[in-house]
Amino acid sequence: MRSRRLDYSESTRSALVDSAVELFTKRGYAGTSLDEIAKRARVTKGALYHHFSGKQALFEAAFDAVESLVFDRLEKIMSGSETPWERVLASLNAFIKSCLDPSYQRIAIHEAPVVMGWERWREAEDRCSFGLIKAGLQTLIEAGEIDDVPVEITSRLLFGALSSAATEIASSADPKKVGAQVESVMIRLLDRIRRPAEAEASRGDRAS
Amino acid sequence: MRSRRLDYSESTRSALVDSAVELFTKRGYAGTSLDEIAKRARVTKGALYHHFSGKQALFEAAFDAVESLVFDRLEKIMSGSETPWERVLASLNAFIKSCLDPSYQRIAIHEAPVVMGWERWREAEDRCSFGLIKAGLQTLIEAGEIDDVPVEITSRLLFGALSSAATEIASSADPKKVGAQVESVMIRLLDRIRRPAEAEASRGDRAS
DNA sequence: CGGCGAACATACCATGAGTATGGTGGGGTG
DNA sequence: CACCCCACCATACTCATGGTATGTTCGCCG
Repeated sequence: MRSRRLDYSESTRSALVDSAVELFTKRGYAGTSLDEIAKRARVTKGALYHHFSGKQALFEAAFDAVESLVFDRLEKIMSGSETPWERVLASLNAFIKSCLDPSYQRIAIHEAPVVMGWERWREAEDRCSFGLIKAGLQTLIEAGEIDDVPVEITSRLLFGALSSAATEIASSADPKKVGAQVESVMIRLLDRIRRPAEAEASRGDRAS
Repeated sequence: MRSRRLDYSESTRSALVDSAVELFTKRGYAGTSLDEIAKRARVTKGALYHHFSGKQALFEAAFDAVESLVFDRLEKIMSGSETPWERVLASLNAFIKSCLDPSYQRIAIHEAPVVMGWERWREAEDRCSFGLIKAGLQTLIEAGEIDDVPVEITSRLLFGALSSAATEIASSADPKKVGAQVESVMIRLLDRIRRPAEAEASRGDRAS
């Protein structure tokens, strides 16, 4: 029998995280006070410091929240049953869409490296969206779809490119259009490092 | 006749900027107090607030300082007399080298978007290193060296990829080696979108 | 040479992160 | 069923730091 107290506790905790995600997204880490976060969650700083060791810890909880959303979406796609090439294309599309979420942008992409420190951020990303990109690239290489590029470096380049482009997309006047452009350029780039000689098995999807 | 007072003033101002660059690089923007910066420049906060309107303004001065170093270096290369393709390759190499500078990394690449706000950072970058990358790409397209990709988006992707990779390089155990890998992958990517049919004029530089 | 104002120094205030301590009710124990 | 304990949270502080207001010096100009 789950305790009633635990329900309450869990509820206030998630309320704090939700509040943090919202305010960090709107005003950034430095521009948001703990009192504001607590007030929005209808508690006081005492409750906050009971659940989290400090502002950084709360930020990391908010980071985990927005990151897990993207991760779940991408993981579902990556474990799909299509060909590796299709899976990667679908993931690319999904990742670009995810980057349009203001919370993911500001918290996970922009502020996290600064607030958490680059080292911690890198470790976290290795287990999340970056890890999936790397895995996707690895799959493509193993399937012989693309050239045998260094996985670690190349996925780092891809991730950086996409993250950077994401901001461009989100802050543009016409996100849909710019998003499509980015996807187009990325596909062209990927298609370029694709091995034309091998990979006869997946020839069917070369529409253009 | 230049006034003696102006010399003094200029000297303390640059001392403050130097101090800011050093401390922001080591401990980051949030982790550095104005008293520290002033103390290191052997003045007090009063002098600091006489020259700069606040902490952000001082950061932007530090940003300009580290950015202009990179800009000057790249601009010299870009205005060289080799072929467009060679110029871009040389710039690529120089940019990767520049990214190894801890100050440029932390101040210009990582913290600037957060501290100055992404909008301001973007404007500043348009006039600096990013602007040069865009110009270089534009040159290549106009020279018919590579495909006619959307300049704005593609250079954004390239810049993001390189910035991201820069951190990876700098924090790796063997920066030289990883840097060479990045350069190699980038060249491969660029070479892939290179137009093999046209651009007969610059065929001579295809040594490899 | 008098004093004006730029170039600083000093003293102060306000905000917000973190801490120390007090209180309350759910739930386990005898 | 009574009791009390502790998780859970509130209140009241401290302290560091960005920013401000005011005082002080000294190079230059009339």
